[in-house]
Amino acid sequence: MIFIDYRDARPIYEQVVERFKLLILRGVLHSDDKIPSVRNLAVDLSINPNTIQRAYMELERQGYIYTVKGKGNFVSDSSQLLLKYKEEIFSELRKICKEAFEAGITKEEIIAGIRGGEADD
Amino acid sequence: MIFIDYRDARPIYEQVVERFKLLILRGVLHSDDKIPSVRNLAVDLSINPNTIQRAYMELERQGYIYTVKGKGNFVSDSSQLLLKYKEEIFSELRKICKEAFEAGITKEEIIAGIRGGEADD
Amino acid sequence: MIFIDYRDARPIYEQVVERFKLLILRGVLHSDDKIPSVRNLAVDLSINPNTIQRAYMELERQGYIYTVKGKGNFVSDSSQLLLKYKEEIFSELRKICKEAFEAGITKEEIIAGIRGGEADD
Amino acid sequence: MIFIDYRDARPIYEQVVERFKLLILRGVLHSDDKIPSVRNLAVDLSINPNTIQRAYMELERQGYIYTVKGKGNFVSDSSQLLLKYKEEIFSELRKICKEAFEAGITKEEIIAGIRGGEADD
DNA sequence: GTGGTCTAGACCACA
DNA sequence: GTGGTCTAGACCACA
Repeated sequence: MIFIDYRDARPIYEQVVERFKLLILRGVLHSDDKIPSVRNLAVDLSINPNTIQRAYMELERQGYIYTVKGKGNFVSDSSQLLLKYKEEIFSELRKICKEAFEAGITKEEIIAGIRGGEADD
Repeated sequence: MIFIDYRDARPIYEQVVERFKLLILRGVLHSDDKIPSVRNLAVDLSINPNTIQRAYMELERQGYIYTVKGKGNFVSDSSQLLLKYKEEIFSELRKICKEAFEAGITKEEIIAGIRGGEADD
Repeated sequence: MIFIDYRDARPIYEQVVERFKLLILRGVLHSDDKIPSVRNLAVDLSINPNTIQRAYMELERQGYIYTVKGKGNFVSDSSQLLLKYKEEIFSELRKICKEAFEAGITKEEIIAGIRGGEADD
Repeated sequence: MIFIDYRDARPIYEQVVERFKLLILRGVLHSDDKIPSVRNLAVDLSINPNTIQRAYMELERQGYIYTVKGKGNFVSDSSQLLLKYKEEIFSELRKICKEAFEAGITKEEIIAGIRGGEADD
Protein backbone atom coordinates (compact mmCIF):
# COMPACT_ATOMS: atom_id res chain seq x y z
CA MET A 1 0.00 0.00 0.00
CA ILE A 2 2.80 2.36 0.92
CA PHE A 3 6.24 2.27 -0.65
CA ILE A 4 9.35 4.42 -0.65
CA ASP A 5 11.31 5.55 -3.68
CA TYR A 6 14.91 5.92 -2.63
CA ARG A 7 15.78 7.67 -5.88
CA ASP A 8 13.25 10.34 -4.95
CA ALA A 9 15.19 13.33 -3.63
CA ARG A 10 12.48 14.20 -1.13
CA PRO A 11 12.83 13.07 2.48
CA ILE A 12 11.22 9.76 3.34
CA TYR A 13 8.71 11.21 5.79
CA GLU A 14 7.47 13.55 3.06
CA GLN A 15 6.94 10.66 0.66
CA VAL A 16 4.99 8.79 3.29
CA VAL A 17 2.81 11.84 3.89
CA GLU A 18 2.07 12.18 0.20
CA ARG A 19 1.24 8.50 -0.31
CA PHE A 20 -1.31 8.57 2.50
CA LYS A 21 -2.80 11.84 1.29
CA LEU A 22 -3.40 10.34 -2.13
CA LEU A 23 -4.81 7.09 -0.72
CA ILE A 24 -7.24 9.11 1.35
CA LEU A 25 -8.13 11.62 -1.36
CA ARG A 26 -8.73 8.91 -3.91
CA GLY A 27 -11.03 7.05 -1.56
CA VAL A 28 -8.81 3.99 -1.07
CA LEU A 29 -8.79 4.74 2.63
CA HIS A 30 -12.10 5.75 4.21
CA SER A 31 -13.10 7.76 7.27
CA ASP A 32 -12.19 6.01 10.50
CA ASP A 33 -10.16 3.33 8.77
CA LYS A 34 -7.22 2.35 10.93
CA ILE A 35 -3.88 2.93 9.25
CA PRO A 36 -0.85 0.78 10.15
CA SER A 37 0.72 1.39 13.54
CA VAL A 38 3.92 3.41 13.66
CA ARG A 39 5.93 0.33 14.53
CA ASN A 40 4.36 -2.02 11.99
CA LEU A 41 4.79 0.33 9.09
CA ALA A 42 8.36 1.03 10.17
CA VAL A 43 9.12 -2.68 10.10
CA ASP A 44 7.32 -3.17 6.76
CA LEU A 45 9.23 -0.37 5.08
CA SER A 46 12.46 -1.14 6.95
CA ILE A 47 12.77 2.40 8.20
CA ASN A 48 12.99 3.95 11.61
CA PRO A 49 9.79 4.37 13.64
CA ASN A 50 10.71 8.00 14.27
CA THR A 51 10.41 8.71 10.58
CA ILE A 52 6.92 7.22 10.43
CA GLN A 53 6.03 9.05 13.61
CA ARG A 54 7.02 12.28 11.95
CA ALA A 55 4.98 11.51 8.84
CA TYR A 56 1.91 10.70 10.95
CA MET A 57 2.37 13.89 12.97
CA GLU A 58 2.35 15.85 9.75
CA LEU A 59 -0.71 14.01 8.43
CA GLU A 60 -2.51 14.79 11.67
CA ARG A 61 -1.46 18.43 11.53
CA GLN A 62 -2.87 18.65 8.01
CA GLY A 63 -6.11 17.03 9.14
CA TYR A 64 -5.84 13.78 7.19
CA ILE A 65 -5.71 11.46 10.19
CA TYR A 66 -6.50 11.59 13.87
CA THR A 67 -4.65 9.86 16.66
CA VAL A 68 -6.11 7.94 19.56
CA LYS A 69 -3.35 7.37 22.08
CA GLY A 70 -2.86 3.73 22.84
CA LYS A 71 -5.22 2.76 20.01
CA GLY A 72 -3.68 3.90 16.77
CA ASN A 73 -4.12 6.36 13.91
CA PHE A 74 -7.34 6.69 11.93
CA VAL A 75 -8.45 8.40 8.73
CA SER A 76 -10.31 11.67 9.27
CA ASP A 77 -13.62 12.57 7.72
CA SER A 78 -12.40 13.21 4.21
CA SER A 79 -15.25 15.36 2.92
CA GLN A 80 -13.36 18.60 3.54
CA LEU A 81 -9.96 17.27 2.60
CA LEU A 82 -10.29 17.20 -1.16
CA LEU A 83 -11.31 20.84 -1.21
CA LYS A 84 -8.32 21.77 0.90
CA TYR A 85 -6.00 19.71 -1.27
CA LYS A 86 -7.31 21.36 -4.41
CA GLU A 87 -6.57 24.72 -2.85
CA GLU A 88 -2.99 23.59 -2.18
CA ILE A 89 -2.55 22.36 -5.73
CA PHE A 90 -4.00 25.53 -7.20
CA SER A 91 -1.76 27.62 -5.01
CA GLU A 92 1.27 25.75 -6.36
CA LEU A 93 0.00 26.11 -9.90
CA ARG A 94 -0.49 29.82 -9.48
CA LYS A 95 3.07 30.17 -8.17
CA ILE A 96 4.49 28.47 -11.22
CA CYS A 97 2.21 30.33 -13.57
CA LYS A 98 3.43 33.55 -12.02
CA GLU A 99 7.00 32.52 -12.79
CA ALA A 100 5.92 31.66 -16.30
CA PHE A 101 4.23 35.03 -16.85
CA GLU A 102 7.36 36.76 -15.57
CA ALA A 103 9.35 34.98 -18.24
CA GLY A 104 6.88 36.11 -20.88
CA ILE A 105 4.98 32.85 -21.30
CA THR A 106 1.32 33.55 -22.05
CA LYS A 107 -1.73 32.09 -20.42
CA GLU A 108 -2.71 30.46 -23.68
CA GLU A 109 0.62 28.68 -24.01
CA ILE A 110 0.21 27.27 -20.50
CA ILE A 111 -3.32 26.09 -21.11
CA ALA A 112 -2.26 24.50 -24.39
CA GLY A 113 0.63 22.82 -22.55
CA ILE A 114 -1.74 21.34 -19.96
CA ARG A 115 -4.29 20.29 -22.58
CA GLY A 116 -1.62 18.30 -24.37
CA GLY A 117 0.38 17.22 -21.37
CA GLU A 118 -1.99 14.85 -19.62
CA ALA A 119 -1.04 11.82 -21.69
CA ASP A 120 2.52 12.33 -20.47
CA ASP A 121 2.30 9.89 -17.62
CA MET B 1 19.54 44.40 -9.51
CA ILE B 2 19.95 41.28 -7.43
CA PHE B 3 18.53 40.90 -3.92
CA ILE B 4 18.09 38.12 -1.41
CA ASP B 5 15.01 37.29 0.61
CA TYR B 6 16.17 35.69 3.83
CA ARG B 7 12.61 34.69 4.63
CA ASP B 8 12.56 32.61 1.48
CA ALA B 9 13.11 29.00 2.49
CA ARG B 10 15.16 28.23 -0.60
CA PRO B 11 18.96 28.32 -0.37
CA ILE B 12 20.55 31.63 -1.24
CA TYR B 13 22.48 30.31 -4.25
CA GLU B 14 19.19 29.14 -5.76
CA GLN B 15 17.65 32.55 -5.32
CA VAL B 16 20.65 34.17 -7.02
CA VAL B 17 20.36 31.73 -9.90
CA GLU B 18 16.69 32.49 -10.34
CA ARG B 19 17.14 36.28 -10.28
CA PHE B 20 19.76 36.13 -13.01
CA LYS B 21 17.69 33.76 -15.11
CA LEU B 22 14.73 36.12 -15.00
CA LEU B 23 16.89 39.19 -15.76
CA ILE B 24 18.27 37.39 -18.80
CA LEU B 25 14.98 35.91 -19.99
CA ARG B 26 13.15 39.20 -19.67
CA GLY B 27 15.84 40.97 -21.68
CA VAL B 28 17.17 43.16 -18.89
CA LEU B 29 20.56 41.54 -19.40
CA HIS B 30 21.64 41.01 -23.01
CA SER B 31 23.98 38.59 -24.76
CA ASP B 32 27.61 39.20 -23.82
CA ASP B 33 26.76 41.68 -21.07
CA LYS B 34 29.27 41.41 -18.23
CA ILE B 35 27.68 40.45 -14.91
CA PRO B 36 29.18 41.47 -11.55
CA SER B 37 32.30 39.66 -10.40
CA VAL B 38 31.91 37.00 -7.73
CA ARG B 39 33.67 39.20 -5.19
CA ASN B 40 31.81 42.40 -5.96
CA LEU B 41 28.41 40.76 -5.80
CA ALA B 42 29.34 38.95 -2.61
CA VAL B 43 30.27 42.26 -0.99
CA ASP B 44 27.15 43.99 -2.33
CA LEU B 45 24.85 41.31 -0.94
CA SER B 46 26.92 40.75 2.21
CA ILE B 47 27.11 37.04 1.62
CA ASN B 48 29.85 34.49 1.24
CA PRO B 49 31.70 34.52 -2.12
CA ASN B 50 31.40 30.72 -2.17
CA THR B 51 27.65 31.13 -2.45
CA ILE B 52 27.93 33.43 -5.47
CA GLN B 53 30.52 31.14 -6.99
CA ARG B 54 28.11 28.27 -6.69
CA ALA B 55 25.28 30.26 -8.23
CA TYR B 56 27.47 31.26 -11.18
CA MET B 57 28.59 27.66 -11.65
CA GLU B 58 24.95 26.63 -11.80
CA LEU B 59 24.10 29.42 -14.24
CA GLU B 60 26.97 28.32 -16.46
CA ARG B 61 25.91 24.68 -16.24
CA GLN B 62 22.41 25.69 -17.34
CA GLY B 63 23.86 27.71 -20.20
CA TYR B 64 22.81 31.17 -19.04
CA ILE B 65 26.31 32.60 -18.67
CA TYR B 66 29.82 31.79 -19.81
CA THR B 67 33.10 32.44 -18.05
CA VAL B 68 36.23 33.96 -19.53
CA LYS B 69 39.16 33.38 -17.23
CA GLY B 70 40.74 36.57 -16.09
CA LYS B 71 37.95 38.60 -17.68
CA GLY B 72 34.74 37.73 -15.87
CA ASN B 73 31.30 36.21 -16.43
CA PHE B 74 29.11 37.10 -19.41
CA VAL B 75 25.53 36.49 -20.50
CA SER B 76 25.15 33.74 -23.12
CA ASP B 77 23.35 34.09 -26.41
CA SER B 78 19.81 34.20 -25.10
CA SER B 79 17.92 33.11 -28.20
CA GLN B 80 17.74 29.47 -27.14
CA LEU B 81 17.35 30.14 -23.44
CA LEU B 82 13.73 31.17 -23.42
CA LEU B 83 12.71 27.98 -25.14
CA LYS B 84 14.63 25.91 -22.64
CA TYR B 85 13.15 27.82 -19.72
CA LYS B 86 9.66 27.30 -21.05
CA GLU B 87 10.39 23.58 -21.19
CA GLU B 88 11.45 23.67 -17.52
CA ILE B 89 8.30 25.52 -16.54
CA PHE B 90 6.11 23.11 -18.47
CA SER B 91 7.85 20.17 -16.89
CA GLU B 92 7.07 21.57 -13.42
CA LEU B 93 3.49 22.24 -14.47
CA ARG B 94 3.09 18.69 -15.72
CA LYS B 95 4.44 17.33 -12.43
CA ILE B 96 1.85 19.24 -10.43
CA CYS B 97 -0.93 18.41 -12.86
CA LYS B 98 -0.01 14.77 -12.50
CA GLU B 99 -0.42 15.07 -8.73
CA ALA B 100 -3.73 16.81 -9.30
CA PHE B 101 -5.00 14.10 -11.64
CA GLU B 102 -3.97 11.44 -9.12
CA ALA B 103 -6.15 13.15 -6.55
CA GLY B 104 -9.08 13.18 -8.95
CA ILE B 105 -8.90 16.82 -10.03
CA THR B 106 -9.93 17.16 -13.68
CA LYS B 107 -8.12 18.91 -16.47
CA GLU B 108 -11.04 21.33 -16.79
CA GLU B 109 -10.85 22.34 -13.14
CA ILE B 110 -7.16 23.09 -13.52
CA ILE B 111 -7.64 25.16 -16.64
CA ALA B 112 -10.46 27.06 -14.99
CA GLY B 113 -8.22 27.63 -11.96
CA ILE B 114 -5.47 29.07 -14.15
CA ARG B 115 -7.89 31.17 -16.19
CA GLY B 116 -9.21 32.76 -13.03
CA GLY B 117 -5.97 32.88 -11.10
CA GLU B 118 -3.90 35.21 -13.24
CA ALA B 119 -5.19 38.39 -11.66
CA ASP B 120 -3.60 37.17 -8.43
CA ASP B 121 -0.37 38.99 -9.03
CA MET C 1 -25.70 9.20 28.68
CA ILE C 2 -22.00 8.76 28.25
CA PHE C 3 -20.26 8.87 24.90
CA ILE C 4 -16.71 9.02 23.64
CA ASP C 5 -15.27 11.26 20.97
CA TYR C 6 -12.38 9.43 19.40
CA ARG C 7 -11.35 12.58 17.59
CA ASP C 8 -10.84 14.25 20.95
CA ALA C 9 -7.11 14.23 21.63
CA ARG C 10 -7.63 13.65 25.34
CA PRO C 11 -7.36 10.13 26.73
CA ILE C 12 -10.62 8.24 26.93
CA TYR C 13 -10.61 7.86 30.70
CA GLU C 14 -10.38 11.64 31.00
CA GLN C 15 -13.38 12.10 28.75
CA VAL C 16 -15.37 9.63 30.83
CA VAL C 17 -14.42 11.47 33.99
CA GLU C 18 -15.51 14.77 32.52
CA ARG C 19 -18.85 13.47 31.26
CA PHE C 20 -19.75 12.12 34.70
CA LYS C 21 -18.64 15.29 36.42
CA LEU C 22 -20.91 17.38 34.22
CA LEU C 23 -23.85 14.98 34.62
CA ILE C 24 -23.45 15.23 38.38
CA LEU C 25 -22.85 18.98 38.53
CA ARG C 26 -25.80 19.75 36.31
CA GLY C 27 -28.10 17.65 38.43
CA VAL C 28 -28.76 14.92 35.89
CA LEU C 29 -27.31 12.43 38.34
CA HIS C 30 -28.30 12.86 41.97
CA SER C 31 -26.74 11.93 45.30
CA ASP C 32 -26.66 8.17 45.83
CA ASP C 33 -27.76 7.39 42.28
CA LYS C 34 -26.16 4.17 41.07
CA ILE C 35 -23.98 4.64 38.03
CA PRO C 36 -23.35 1.83 35.50
CA SER C 37 -21.04 -0.98 36.54
CA VAL C 38 -17.54 -0.98 35.12
CA ARG C 39 -18.33 -3.99 32.96
CA ASN C 40 -21.65 -2.74 31.62
CA LEU C 41 -20.32 0.64 30.68
CA ALA C 42 -17.26 -0.95 29.06
CA VAL C 43 -19.51 -3.13 26.93
CA ASP C 44 -21.82 -0.21 26.08
CA LEU C 45 -18.95 1.99 24.94
CA SER C 46 -16.98 -0.89 23.41
CA ILE C 47 -13.86 0.00 25.33
CA ASN C 48 -11.55 -1.75 27.72
CA PRO C 49 -12.93 -2.21 31.28
CA ASN C 50 -9.54 -1.05 32.59
CA THR C 51 -10.24 2.35 31.10
CA ILE C 52 -13.60 2.66 32.86
CA GLN C 53 -12.02 1.37 36.06
CA ARG C 54 -9.45 4.09 35.83
CA ALA C 55 -12.08 6.76 35.19
CA TYR C 56 -14.13 5.60 38.22
CA MET C 57 -11.01 5.58 40.40
CA GLU C 58 -10.35 9.16 39.35
CA LEU C 59 -13.97 10.18 40.00
CA GLU C 60 -13.75 8.64 43.45
CA ARG C 61 -10.44 10.36 44.14
CA GLN C 62 -12.04 13.68 43.24
CA GLY C 63 -15.02 12.94 45.47
CA TYR C 64 -17.70 12.67 42.80
CA ILE C 65 -18.59 9.04 43.43
CA TYR C 66 -18.14 6.46 46.14
CA THR C 67 -17.76 2.73 45.83
CA VAL C 68 -19.58 0.07 47.83
CA LYS C 69 -17.89 -3.26 47.36
CA GLY C 70 -20.19 -5.84 45.89
CA LYS C 71 -22.87 -3.21 45.29
CA GLY C 72 -21.49 -0.76 42.75
CA ASN C 73 -20.58 2.89 42.36
CA PHE C 74 -22.79 5.75 43.57
CA VAL C 75 -22.93 9.51 43.20
CA SER C 76 -21.59 11.40 46.21
CA ASP C 77 -23.42 14.14 48.07
CA SER C 78 -23.17 16.84 45.45
CA SER C 79 -23.64 19.90 47.62
CA GLN C 80 -19.91 20.54 47.97
CA LEU C 81 -19.00 19.40 44.49
CA LEU C 82 -20.13 22.44 42.59
CA LEU C 83 -18.05 24.72 44.79
CA LYS C 84 -15.02 22.56 44.25
CA TYR C 85 -15.59 22.41 40.53
CA LYS C 86 -15.90 26.18 40.36
CA GLU C 87 -12.55 26.41 42.13
CA GLU C 88 -11.01 24.14 39.51
CA ILE C 89 -12.44 26.20 36.68
CA PHE C 90 -11.24 29.43 38.25
CA SER C 91 -7.80 27.95 38.72
CA GLU C 92 -7.64 27.09 35.03
CA LEU C 93 -8.90 30.53 34.12
CA ARG C 94 -6.27 32.18 36.28
CA LYS C 95 -3.54 30.10 34.62
CA ILE C 96 -4.59 31.27 31.19
CA CYS C 97 -5.04 34.84 32.31
CA LYS C 98 -1.53 34.73 33.72
CA GLU C 99 -0.22 33.69 30.31
CA ALA C 100 -2.24 36.47 28.74
CA PHE C 101 -0.86 39.08 31.13
CA GLU C 102 2.67 37.87 30.42
CA ALA C 103 2.09 38.52 26.75
CA GLY C 104 0.85 42.01 27.50
CA ILE C 105 -2.87 41.41 27.18
CA THR C 106 -4.78 43.56 29.65
CA LYS C 107 -7.44 42.51 32.10
CA GLU C 108 -9.93 44.71 30.26
CA GLU C 109 -9.29 43.00 26.94
CA ILE C 110 -9.92 39.64 28.55
CA ILE C 111 -13.14 40.71 30.19
CA ALA C 112 -14.32 42.24 26.94
CA GLY C 113 -13.43 39.00 25.16
CA ILE C 114 -15.49 36.97 27.60
CA ARG C 115 -18.39 39.43 27.52
CA GLY C 116 -18.58 39.10 23.76
CA GLY C 117 -17.69 35.46 23.51
CA GLU C 118 -20.55 33.86 25.36
CA ALA C 119 -22.87 33.72 22.37
CA ASP C 120 -20.34 31.35 20.84
CA ASP C 121 -22.09 28.29 22.13
CA MET D 1 17.16 33.64 28.58
CA ILE D 2 15.62 30.23 28.18
CA PHE D 3 15.25 27.70 30.97
CA ILE D 4 13.51 24.41 31.54
CA ASP D 5 11.34 23.46 34.46
CA TYR D 6 11.69 19.74 34.99
CA ARG D 7 8.78 19.72 37.41
CA ASP D 8 6.60 21.04 34.61
CA ALA D 9 4.59 18.11 33.25
CA ARG D 10 4.69 19.47 29.71
CA PRO D 11 7.27 18.15 27.28
CA ILE D 12 10.52 20.06 27.07
CA TYR D 13 10.06 21.11 23.45
CA GLU D 14 6.72 22.67 24.36
CA GLN D 15 8.29 24.67 27.17
CA VAL D 16 10.97 25.93 24.82
CA VAL D 17 8.33 26.96 22.31
CA GLU D 18 6.41 28.87 24.94
CA ARG D 19 9.47 30.67 26.32
CA PHE D 20 10.42 31.94 22.90
CA LYS D 21 6.86 32.96 22.09
CA LEU D 22 6.70 35.08 25.22
CA LEU D 23 10.15 36.60 24.64
CA ILE D 24 9.04 37.59 21.15
CA LEU D 25 5.57 38.78 22.10
CA ARG D 26 6.91 40.88 24.96
CA GLY D 27 9.46 42.53 22.70
CA VAL D 28 12.54 41.08 24.36
CA LEU D 29 13.45 39.55 21.01
CA HIS D 30 12.99 41.74 17.93
CA SER D 31 12.41 41.08 14.24
CA ASP D 32 15.43 39.50 12.56
CA ASP D 33 17.24 38.90 15.85
CA LYS D 34 19.23 35.71 15.65
CA ILE D 35 18.23 33.14 18.24
CA PRO D 36 20.73 30.58 19.56
CA SER D 37 21.72 27.80 17.17
CA VAL D 38 20.15 24.41 17.69
CA ARG D 39 23.43 22.97 18.92
CA ASN D 40 24.38 25.85 21.21
CA LEU D 41 21.04 25.97 22.96
CA ALA D 42 21.10 22.19 23.33
CA VAL D 43 24.47 22.38 25.06
CA ASP D 44 23.40 25.33 27.23
CA LEU D 45 20.27 23.55 28.42
CA SER D 46 21.95 20.15 28.54
CA ILE D 47 19.31 18.59 26.35
CA ASN D 48 19.38 16.81 23.03
CA PRO D 49 19.66 18.88 19.84
CA ASN D 50 16.69 16.97 18.40
CA THR D 51 14.48 18.41 21.10
CA ILE D 52 15.53 21.97 20.29
CA GLN D 53 15.16 21.21 16.59
CA ARG D 54 11.60 20.15 17.22
CA ALA D 55 10.85 23.30 19.22
CA TYR D 56 12.30 25.51 16.47
CA MET D 57 10.29 23.63 13.83
CA GLU D 58 7.15 24.34 15.79
CA LEU D 59 8.07 28.01 16.26
CA GLU D 60 8.62 28.30 12.53
CA ARG D 61 5.34 26.57 11.78
CA GLN D 62 3.55 29.04 14.04
CA GLY D 63 5.29 31.93 12.30
CA TYR D 64 7.42 33.13 15.21
CA ILE D 65 10.78 32.49 13.60
CA TYR D 66 12.18 31.83 10.14
CA THR D 67 15.06 29.59 9.27
CA VAL D 68 17.91 30.30 6.92
CA LYS D 69 19.67 27.04 6.22
CA GLY D 70 23.32 27.19 7.05
CA LYS D 71 22.84 30.56 8.78
CA GLY D 72 20.52 30.05 11.71
CA ASN D 73 17.08 30.90 13.03
CA PHE D 74 15.73 34.45 13.20
CA VAL D 75 12.76 36.19 14.78
CA SER D 76 9.92 36.94 12.36
CA ASP D 77 8.23 40.27 11.92
CA SER D 78 6.24 40.30 15.11
CA SER D 79 3.57 42.82 14.22
CA GLN D 80 1.01 40.17 13.36
CA LEU D 81 2.03 37.70 16.02
CA LEU D 82 0.47 39.38 19.03
CA LEU D 83 -2.90 39.46 17.34
CA LYS D 84 -2.66 35.79 16.52
CA TYR D 85 -1.57 34.94 20.04
CA LYS D 86 -4.48 36.89 21.51
CA GLU D 87 -6.82 34.87 19.33
CA GLU D 88 -5.28 31.66 20.67
CA ILE D 89 -5.66 32.83 24.25
CA PHE D 90 -9.23 33.93 23.73
CA SER D 91 -10.06 30.64 22.11
CA GLU D 92 -8.75 28.81 25.18
CA LEU D 93 -10.65 31.15 27.45
CA ARG D 94 -13.86 30.59 25.57
CA LYS D 95 -13.42 26.83 25.84
CA ILE D 96 -13.08 27.04 29.60
CA CYS D 97 -15.90 29.52 29.93
CA LYS D 98 -18.08 27.13 27.98
CA GLU D 99 -17.26 24.41 30.48
CA ALA D 100 -18.03 26.86 33.26
CA PHE D 101 -21.40 27.80 31.78
CA GLU D 102 -22.24 24.11 31.41
CA ALA D 103 -21.65 23.67 35.11
CA GLY D 104 -23.92 26.61 35.87
CA ILE D 105 -21.29 29.24 36.60
CA THR D 106 -22.46 32.67 35.43
CA LYS D 107 -20.59 35.14 33.31
CA GLU D 108 -20.60 37.59 36.23
CA GLU D 109 -18.92 35.08 38.52
CA ILE D 110 -16.21 34.53 35.95
CA ILE D 111 -15.57 38.21 35.40
CA ALA D 112 -15.48 38.80 39.14
CA GLY D 113 -13.01 35.91 39.43
CA ILE D 114 -10.71 37.44 36.84
CA ARG D 115 -11.01 40.92 38.30
CA GLY D 116 -9.85 39.64 41.65
CA GLY D 117 -7.47 36.98 40.43
CA GLU D 118 -4.75 39.01 38.78
CA ALA D 119 -2.78 39.61 41.96
CA ASP D 120 -2.55 35.83 42.35
CA ASP D 121 0.83 35.46 40.76
C1' DG E 1 0.03 -3.14 21.77
C1' DT E 2 0.12 1.86 20.58
C1' DG E 3 1.56 6.54 20.27
C1' DG E 4 4.67 10.46 22.56
C1' DT E 5 8.97 12.12 24.08
C1' DC E 6 13.66 12.06 24.47
C1' DT E 7 18.71 10.80 24.13
C1' DA E 8 22.89 9.86 21.39
C1' DG E 9 24.91 10.30 17.42
C1' DA E 10 25.58 10.03 12.18
C1' DC E 11 25.69 12.21 7.66
C1' DC E 12 24.18 15.68 4.36
C1' DA E 13 23.52 20.36 2.11
C1' DC E 14 24.45 25.03 2.57
C1' DA E 15 27.21 29.24 3.96
C1' DG F 1 29.27 26.57 11.70
C1' DT F 2 24.24 25.74 10.92
C1' DG F 3 19.98 23.47 10.06
C1' DG F 4 17.61 18.92 8.12
C1' DT F 5 17.02 14.10 8.06
C1' DC F 6 17.54 9.74 9.75
C1' DT F 7 18.85 5.59 12.62
C1' DA F 8 18.82 3.01 16.99
C1' DG F 9 16.86 2.52 20.97
C1' DA F 10 14.95 3.86 25.72
C1' DC F 11 11.06 4.90 28.77
C1' DC F 12 6.44 6.62 29.62
C1' DA F 13 1.21 6.96 29.53
C1' DC F 14 -2.76 4.86 27.86
C1' DA F 15 -5.80 0.88 26.34
